[in-house]
Amino acid sequence: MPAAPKTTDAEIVRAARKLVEARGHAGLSMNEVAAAVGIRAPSLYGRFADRAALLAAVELEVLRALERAIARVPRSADPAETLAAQSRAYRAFAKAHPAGYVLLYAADAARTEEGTRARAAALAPTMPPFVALVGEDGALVAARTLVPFLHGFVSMELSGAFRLGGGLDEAFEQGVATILRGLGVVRARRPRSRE
Amino acid sequence: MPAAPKTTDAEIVRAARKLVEARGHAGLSMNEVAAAVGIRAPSLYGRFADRAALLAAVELEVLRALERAIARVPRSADPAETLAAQSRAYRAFAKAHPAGYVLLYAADAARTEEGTRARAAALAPTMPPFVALVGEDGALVAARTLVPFLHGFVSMELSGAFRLGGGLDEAFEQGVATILRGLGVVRARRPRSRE
DNA sequence: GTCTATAGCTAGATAGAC
DNA sequence: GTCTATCTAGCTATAGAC
Repeated sequence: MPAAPKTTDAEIVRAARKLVEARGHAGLSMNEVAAAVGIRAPSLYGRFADRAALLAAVELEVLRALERAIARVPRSADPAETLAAQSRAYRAFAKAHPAGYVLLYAADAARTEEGTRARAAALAPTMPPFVALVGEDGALVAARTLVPFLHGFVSMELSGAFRLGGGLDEAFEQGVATILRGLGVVRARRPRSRE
Repeated sequence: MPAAPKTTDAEIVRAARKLVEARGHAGLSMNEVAAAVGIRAPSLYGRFADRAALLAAVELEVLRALERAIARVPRSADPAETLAAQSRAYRAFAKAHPAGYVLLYAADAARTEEGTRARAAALAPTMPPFVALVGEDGALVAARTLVPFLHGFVSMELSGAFRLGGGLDEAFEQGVATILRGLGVVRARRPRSRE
């Protein structure tokens, strides 16, 4: 009779995510993860191929949490206001889970097919308001502008790179507003002329 | 008579930067740096307090290189075009020195006074065109929008997070243009009314 | 300023028993 | 599925001689 399981994969990933949040993804050790769920490190290798596989699983869980956070945002009648609210939710998530957020964009992050799907799913709720604001044709450009801004802003914020006099909240709001304004101009001046 | 120097601080930093570029800042080891300049690891501690101090010196050198890359951009008569050109130079620098660029925004990066100064100096050449475009009052908002976009875009690009159909070059140009457009609206609609 | 030697630690991963 | 035991490897940093 084989040994009975002392834990589950889900519990391991949950513990690993907690450790990533506490020490950063570079500081995640198999030993600590094992200890956190009451087993020994070698036992982890029966469930996850190696450390990278475990980190990939953590990344997926973070992406799903981000997806929920954005999907939770109530939609306003004004698509620009919806996008602003979703932007705030994005920033709030990054600040609530800084190390997990950093993991999403780590250079050595796993680039699995499932991860790519989860990435797309996380931002999927922003597409309808983008389309409502600038049309099908403009939605891609719009997303390609706002999302990098959001990522850049929160990254700078998390790394302490901002040395701004004013408040960061206000800077964030003004940045989002500036971009939405820039997008609105496209709609106003070029209603449907693609050439 | 004390032992003669086999190398210089500058050469050590240069070698360390090269290693950072090759393996990422997390992979920088004192042993390898020492070997690269023909000495032994313990000798490094006579010149740099510890690994963090050496990394901070590398960070400074990267910032100075970024400063040169942006300062080199010729100014156009149109401030918006100047900003677009500076934006391209920023992105080109990040792509040419990806690991060094990542180091600039690493969560555990040194936050020294000298680093803060170097950070400000690197982006200083963008201020005149910002002022020319949106005035003294609007320049800060403008910088707070464009710079995060630039950082976010290149970060996503470097980490492979983009899963875009179209070309990244075009996406970048459109993003910059969208933001500059958004800023232009501010000037057009509120020429000088601050309240 | 550089060296040898080494302390002291931590890590990821595997073998083989149960 | 989990265990003990262990391998292999790397690292930062210090002590003390020259």
